[in-house]
Amino acid sequence: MTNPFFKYKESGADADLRLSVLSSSFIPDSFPHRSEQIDQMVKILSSVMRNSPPSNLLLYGKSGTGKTSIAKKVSNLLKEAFPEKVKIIYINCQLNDSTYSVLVNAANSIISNEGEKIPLSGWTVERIYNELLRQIEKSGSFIVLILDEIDKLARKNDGDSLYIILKLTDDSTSSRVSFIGITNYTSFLETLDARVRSRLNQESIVFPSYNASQLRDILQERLSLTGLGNMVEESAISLCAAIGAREHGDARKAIDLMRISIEIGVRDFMQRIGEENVYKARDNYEMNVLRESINGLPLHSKILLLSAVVTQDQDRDHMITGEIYENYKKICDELSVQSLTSRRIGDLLSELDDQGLIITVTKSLGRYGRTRVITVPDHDDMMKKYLLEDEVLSTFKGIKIGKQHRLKMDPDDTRSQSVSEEELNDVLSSKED
DNA sequence: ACTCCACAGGAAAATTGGGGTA
DNA sequence: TACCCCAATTTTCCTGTGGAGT
Repeated sequence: MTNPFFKYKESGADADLRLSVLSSSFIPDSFPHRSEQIDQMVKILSSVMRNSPPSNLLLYGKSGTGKTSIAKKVSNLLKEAFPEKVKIIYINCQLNDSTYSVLVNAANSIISNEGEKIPLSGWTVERIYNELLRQIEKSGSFIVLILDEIDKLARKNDGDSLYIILKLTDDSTSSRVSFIGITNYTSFLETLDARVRSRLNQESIVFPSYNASQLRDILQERLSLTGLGNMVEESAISLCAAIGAREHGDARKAIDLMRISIEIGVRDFMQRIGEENVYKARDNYEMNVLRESINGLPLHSKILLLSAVVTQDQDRDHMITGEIYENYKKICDELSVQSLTSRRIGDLLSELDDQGLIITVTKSLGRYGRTRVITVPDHDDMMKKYLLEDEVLSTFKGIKIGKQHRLKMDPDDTRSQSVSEEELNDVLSSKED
């Protein structure tokens, strides 16, 4: 028999390589519709030429507007121009959301000798701070510290974390440390206290959302880099752009969709990529997002979400905190996992809500107390499937839902517990911002 | 007008677990 | 090894609350 993989080898491997241009980690050389922001950034950072440290800088804009890519690109160019003079440190504050881990990561990226690296726990914050300071002085370079998703850090400890880190500028004797903060939230500054705000907001650059035609330009430019441009129909590009534009002008999403569309097409040996590929890609994309966010959940959040899913399947009228908690405990029993307290579960429910995995609406049920009414968005059982992929949850067989509460209401009653579609849409649209 | 449910969510204490020091 | 320091997580304790029922 002829090797069935050969046809994939011919058509696929090469395309995969070229598609890396469409991956989210790829940083292109040019950024259409962003020359203004780049110029501004270059101007501010160029002060190192005059041996004076750049002002601190804050980049605003929704996700997929190019903040991170451009910050990385411009700072790399700076380093390229002044390799001896400049050190760039990039830290994602979503992954490193404490004073401690930011300082450790910053220090460790300056320390070149493996053996001298600071352990990920154990030291006092003060000690790391001083060590970082020492390393900065020792290096003699300008340090540009990029804090991506800086809002995640600001929420910690009343903003003390950020205050301590920003103090590096003052405490380094030659004051050679500058910060570039990146955030999705325009109102971010208002949430900070004055001492942090004035330090951070010396300069700011706004990254407006892209519109559909700008997204089309971006897609076309990227496609030309892949060399696959002539394969993709104009209408497919427009559709990707339109979907990205609807999603607050998100270039990342538009580019991801383009990539997945092509991947799907290549896999099916299609010569042309059309709109139908994009629609498939969109479904695929959304399922992947769901799967990844579920995979990344801590164990108890997974069990809690499973409890919500199972409860909704069997007993739509009792989707309130107390009921979900009772069923959560049953599942914990079945899985031989020690359950958490209801207080903690309350916080986990809020987190799941923030991540969009469930929708909660705080409601007062009068005599029956004040609680959150919970809805699991419909994903055709995909949520349950992804949850059961977890090693611990995979042994889950099912639980009997017992009615704990006396909340059953008249189904005609508009005050019934289950959230109507209309209410759901209200909540969803109000959360979009 | 008043009561009282079933929580929400703030504050602080307790626990856990990594690492340092003697 | 025993003991200390620290951050993160979780529990304990608590006060607050919207509105159906009385």
